Amino acid sequence: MPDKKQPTLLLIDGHSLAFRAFYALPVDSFQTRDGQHTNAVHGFLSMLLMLLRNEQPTHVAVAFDVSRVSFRTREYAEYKATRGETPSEFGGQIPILKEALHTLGITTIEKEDFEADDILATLATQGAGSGFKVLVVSGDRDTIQLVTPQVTLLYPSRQGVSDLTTYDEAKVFDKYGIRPEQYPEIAALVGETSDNLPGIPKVGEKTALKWLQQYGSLDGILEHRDEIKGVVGQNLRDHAENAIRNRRLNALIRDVELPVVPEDLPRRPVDEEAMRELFGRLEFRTLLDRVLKQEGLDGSEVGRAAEARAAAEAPKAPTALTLLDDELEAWLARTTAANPDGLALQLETIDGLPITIAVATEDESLTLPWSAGRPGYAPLERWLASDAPKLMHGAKPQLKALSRAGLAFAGLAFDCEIAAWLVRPDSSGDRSLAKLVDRQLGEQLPAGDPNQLVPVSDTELGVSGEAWFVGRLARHMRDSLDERTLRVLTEIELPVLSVLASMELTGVTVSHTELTELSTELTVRANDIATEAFGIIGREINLGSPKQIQEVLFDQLEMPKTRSTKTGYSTDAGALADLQDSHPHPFLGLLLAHRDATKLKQIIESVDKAIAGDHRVHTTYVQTGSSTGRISSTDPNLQNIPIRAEEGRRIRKAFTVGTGYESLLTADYSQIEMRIMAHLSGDQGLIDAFHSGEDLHRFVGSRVFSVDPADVTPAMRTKVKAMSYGLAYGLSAFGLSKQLRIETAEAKQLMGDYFERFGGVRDYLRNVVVQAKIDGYTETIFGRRRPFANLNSNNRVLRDNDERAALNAPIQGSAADIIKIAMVDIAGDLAAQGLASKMLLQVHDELVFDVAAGEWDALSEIVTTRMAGAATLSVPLEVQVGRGPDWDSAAH
DNA sequence: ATAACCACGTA
DNA sequence: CGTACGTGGTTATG
Repeated sequence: MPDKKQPTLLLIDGHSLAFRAFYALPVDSFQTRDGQHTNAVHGFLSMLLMLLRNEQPTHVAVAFDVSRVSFRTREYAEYKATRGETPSEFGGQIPILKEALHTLGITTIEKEDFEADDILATLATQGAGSGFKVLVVSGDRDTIQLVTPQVTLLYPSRQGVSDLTTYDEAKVFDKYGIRPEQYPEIAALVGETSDNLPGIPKVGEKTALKWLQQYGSLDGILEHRDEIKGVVGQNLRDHAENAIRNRRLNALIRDVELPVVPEDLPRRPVDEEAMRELFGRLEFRTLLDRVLKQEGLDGSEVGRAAEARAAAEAPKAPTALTLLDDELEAWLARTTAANPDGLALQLETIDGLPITIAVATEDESLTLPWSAGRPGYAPLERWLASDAPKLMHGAKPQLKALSRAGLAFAGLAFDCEIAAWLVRPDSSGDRSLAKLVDRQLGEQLPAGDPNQLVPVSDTELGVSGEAWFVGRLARHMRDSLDERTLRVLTEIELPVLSVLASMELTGVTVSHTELTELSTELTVRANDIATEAFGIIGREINLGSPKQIQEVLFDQLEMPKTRSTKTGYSTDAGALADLQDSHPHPFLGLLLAHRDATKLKQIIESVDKAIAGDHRVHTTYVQTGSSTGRISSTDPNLQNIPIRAEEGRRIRKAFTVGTGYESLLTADYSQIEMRIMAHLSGDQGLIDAFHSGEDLHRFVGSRVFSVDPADVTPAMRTKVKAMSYGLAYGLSAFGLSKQLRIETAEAKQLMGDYFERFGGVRDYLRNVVVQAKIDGYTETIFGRRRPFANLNSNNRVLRDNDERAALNAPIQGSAADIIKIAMVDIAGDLAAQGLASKMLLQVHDELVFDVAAGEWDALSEIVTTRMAGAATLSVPLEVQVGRGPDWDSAAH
């Protein structure tokens, strides 16, 4: 026996174990937030980790069935034919399981026409032959035949997957009184119900074993079949072909041609990055910790050593140069000429002002500590202001810092963060420089020293090193972008990024006094309402607690249960309105009024807190904040300021024209999404509607209900309006009925009538999904893509969700493209004409401006022309403009 | 302290 | 059982 420890080969039947896990764990408790079932994956991985820890295998493989068809079904069509449909919640988990295994460095194998167990049999035989200790894990009893002194079977108990029974030769003999290779002979005689292989009638394990002991083998038994007495003897003679067929089918194939041999299956290192991403998506927190711990990746010695190795292997950033005056001028001139695609630019900022400015090429990096007015920096200032292309990552805050420092900027040619978002516009993705460098270049940014109290930058690289990475990353990413995405980046996103930066810097004036007055009023009202409500229910509760509200409604007042939520029953506005219908009660109205008042107070509070020293609120626009192409707004969110209720509009009153300006101008697209729908669908009826000059919903209503436009009642108009808007969201008849509070049948009828008249819309929507299923993504008019992963999923919830989002993405996304283009054009005109008016807010289909004295005519002309002309569709884009001293007054 | 959930404001 | 967001409160969990 050689000194070296014997290698252990772990072989697992993926399908059978995952299936066991599926039934062992409650499917409902293992679901991600978006509805992906994960119980089989979780159970399988849990078992796997246990095996890896306990058995310490050196080599691992997991085999899967390709389909339910194999040479066995060709030979005997009824093989496994009685097995029910695989539950749809299970099938979708297999690809995820495979992905998870790959991140864990484990090979998966499958082979057309063979079952997973044949693959196990082949590898087990080969492994045993070349000196491995082999462990086979399978839930199929046929694998008992594989057991030898070198091969052990681990068979899951009935309860689940974590409890495995070890079958070696002794255990097999203990349990069945036979040698492992005899097991299939017993099984052949007895038959296997689950495989739909009938055996010899009336012959069970006992009889089969007795015969086997007596005659030695199945062949022996069959030779002596005439000697066996009684009914079973007769049955044996009558059904011998069953046993022969069963024996043929239950023999596992030990020489399947595979692309690998056991020696090819050593455990590879865990792909921590990919695993974290996947486990995060699957919401496997404890499993993630288990893997990290077990694999020594949790900051332990082993993990740190690996990180250090990775860092050492990565290319090193060049040393930073510091140049001034003529030398700086010359360097910038030379490198700009030598790098027509651009130089990387990265700023270090403190309190929104530049501290260090770094410029990098592929092999050089220049760093200048910034201090205003140093004459030696003039060449850099000129370069920043020039059109010389700049490659950046997260440019917006940096451009703002430059602007604050009084530095002009132009020539933004790439932003890695934006590019990464265009490729994967998920809300969740981490698009930090470190992450992208890791994912795109496969290199690790040296991590900052966590012990350092005030880190110089996020990494120990410093800005100069970061700039160098930004440049390499930008070039790499740009080369990998498809043409249309690159165009969206350079023609829409990068130009609008600068516009957004100025809008944030400008801010919008908000009256603290107005807000305070309103807030005080609302506080009084909320208190009054609460007091009255407490009087009615006879006790004081927290009206902001859905849980306590539920106690009042469903226990104390014994109202009927509403729609159920994860933690109880809904108390949202819709549910309360339903209750008010069926069980009118003063508490309900008071609760709604209280929610109204407190919600408004919240919004006022968040806006008020954000008023800066210049009396203006400077929101942050998150350019990568949506999956459709829209921009989102935070700190505070100025895109959800109330407008519908009269009360809420008072908040808009507090958004006023800025000091030194003459009024506010608001401009919004009317029905832009329906116009895009008309354009994309080419539906002649809808196109006519927009050319008719008639009110859209009146026009559509007249067609749907076959009446004169003049005879469209308000009820009819409401219905078609809801239908029209719902269309772009993938609305169902059920949802429509719910919203309009009409019968499902009537909603169905309405949808039918609608599509009868506007068939082009239906065809278009249908086609969007079909095309997205083929391409894997949708596209806007301007080529913005949004990928979808679950359009072909077996999981209905996931699939339906993606289908609705796919319906909506081209419409919402095209509208986002259009207003962004308009913003860029307007900003261009303002600059070109030297106007002092400022763009302040963007609320998806609306823009708000501070109008400088005497500029109303010029500005409204620019805004109207540019917004209407941002795209040429088969219907006109209509823009409504308003003027007033505050946002509310300006809105009409 | 952090995360999940609910509710609700906008387009 | 209608898309896209952000905020803030409560509650459960660490």
